[in-house]
Amino acid sequence: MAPQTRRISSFPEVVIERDTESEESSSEEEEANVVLPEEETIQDSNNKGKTPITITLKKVCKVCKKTGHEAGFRGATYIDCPMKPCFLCKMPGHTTVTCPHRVATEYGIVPAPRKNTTNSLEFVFQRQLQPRVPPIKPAHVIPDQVHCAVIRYHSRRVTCLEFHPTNNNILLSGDKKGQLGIWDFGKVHEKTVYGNIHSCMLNNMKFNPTNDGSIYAASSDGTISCTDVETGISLALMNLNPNGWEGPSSWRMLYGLDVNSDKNVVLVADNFGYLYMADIRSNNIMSKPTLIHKKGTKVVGLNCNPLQPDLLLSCGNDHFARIWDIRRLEAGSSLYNLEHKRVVSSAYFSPISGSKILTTSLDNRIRVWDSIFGNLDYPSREIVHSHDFNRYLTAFRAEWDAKDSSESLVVIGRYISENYDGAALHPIDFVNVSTGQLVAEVMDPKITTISPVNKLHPREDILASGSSRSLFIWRPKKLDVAQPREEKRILLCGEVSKKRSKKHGDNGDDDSDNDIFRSKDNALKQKKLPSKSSSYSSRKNS
DNA sequence: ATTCAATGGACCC
DNA sequence: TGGGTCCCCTTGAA
Repeated sequence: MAPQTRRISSFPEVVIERDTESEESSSEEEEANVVLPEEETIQDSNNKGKTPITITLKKVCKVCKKTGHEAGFRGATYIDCPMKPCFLCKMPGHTTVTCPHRVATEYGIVPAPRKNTTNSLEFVFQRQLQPRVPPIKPAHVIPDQVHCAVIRYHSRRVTCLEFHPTNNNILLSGDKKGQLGIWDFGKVHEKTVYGNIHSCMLNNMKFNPTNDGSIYAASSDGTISCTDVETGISLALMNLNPNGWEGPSSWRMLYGLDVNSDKNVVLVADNFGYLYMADIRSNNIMSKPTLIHKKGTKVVGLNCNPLQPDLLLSCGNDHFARIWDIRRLEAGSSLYNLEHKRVVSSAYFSPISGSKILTTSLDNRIRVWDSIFGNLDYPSREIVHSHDFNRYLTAFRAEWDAKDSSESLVVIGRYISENYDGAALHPIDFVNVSTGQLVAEVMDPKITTISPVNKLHPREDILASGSSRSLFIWRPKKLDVAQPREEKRILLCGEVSKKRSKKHGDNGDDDSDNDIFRSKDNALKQKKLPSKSSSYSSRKNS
């Protein structure tokens, strides 16, 4: 015993890396080495024969494996690896923390034709010339009254959302497992889950324009379903894998889906680049599939023009969004090809006039084409925005606000987190795509997960979000009519408690115990947070 | 508290 | 064109 402990000091240390006079110097955190003493285990009587080892390690960055710095969370703030290009805008020479796009989101606006995204040196020098970026990013808006309803009934992550076309309180949700959820968020606890419609990922869905009681869905199981929302009775409109599983090279998955209301045709696209059409009334597949994207690549989005439904917008993994006239459809017959630097995860015509185009790409840019009648060679604007995570999460998609007559308001979830009073939160951003300005950020201190799936209500000031397996409905408690609608369309956020209480629904409950409709009582909220959050958890646990 | 795995695209050859 | 490998802020279960 005693000899052993004494031996520790005299025993030669096994040192990894260098630096032997570590003893006292290790207290300084800045650049000092991290010392991992093994003394406790060594002194343990069980390990009599073991030689005492002191391992001295230098800080090693987990990203670049170099020493002298460390990437990762420090508290709620993520420190980037300085050896890598900016995680947000992808340009070298700075990190996310100092990225000009993070300081002022409008900075991301690049008018076409692009200038300063092509040359990184020029980019860096431009920062020197323009060192004082005006701090126009709005402060977090914390209204005194908010609503946020939460429900969790999906067993896998949410992949898509759709509001009911006539019933204002119904939200439909699809998940990675293929389940279709129907939530009457007006009654909060009212929900239905249909689990046997699809066998895997439900990628996109759209209501039948001629019958708002039924919805079409495209799934990775290779089928289009048409489901009666009331009864859950579903029929398959198309099955691309009639012979079942014959290996990954032949298994076809359906991703993009839209309905041409003029022709009563459902359009879907698969993971091999092909477009299919099915007649709604006869349930027949029309014609043969057409290759609309690079062969073998996934077509993730389809969108029919609201005014001219024969105009089709598609996007996919071949880095293009493409415009088609479905009356003259054949491989290579696209009217325009909108080039992107990486995968295009969504592309939409503007909801009212149909003359703008909005795309989301994994190069961390939202792109806008102001007029389909103008020059489509370059986007009118590129807005830098963090949404490039492609693993484990549903792809982010910027979605129009159909209520905005100027067709400039867009919602999109944010991947990168913000240190918000000690909590790393992932806001949902409202962006004015005409100016690039970040109009609003929605977040709640108790929602610590990322919300990649977002949809704005077609008629009301309601935002629906899908975050992991949970669904959220956000709405302002009251609209300030005196304010111009463009200025503050949406009121947001919850209050922040420094002591982070539990996340929503992470205690394994499902359904009603998890449903939270909060801030009904403003007094409760304004007064003291602890009582509020405790009432929160007590409700959960009861 | 820590570990693990599911999983998709880029890039290399 | 295809297989192998790598990969910065995940999420939730073990």
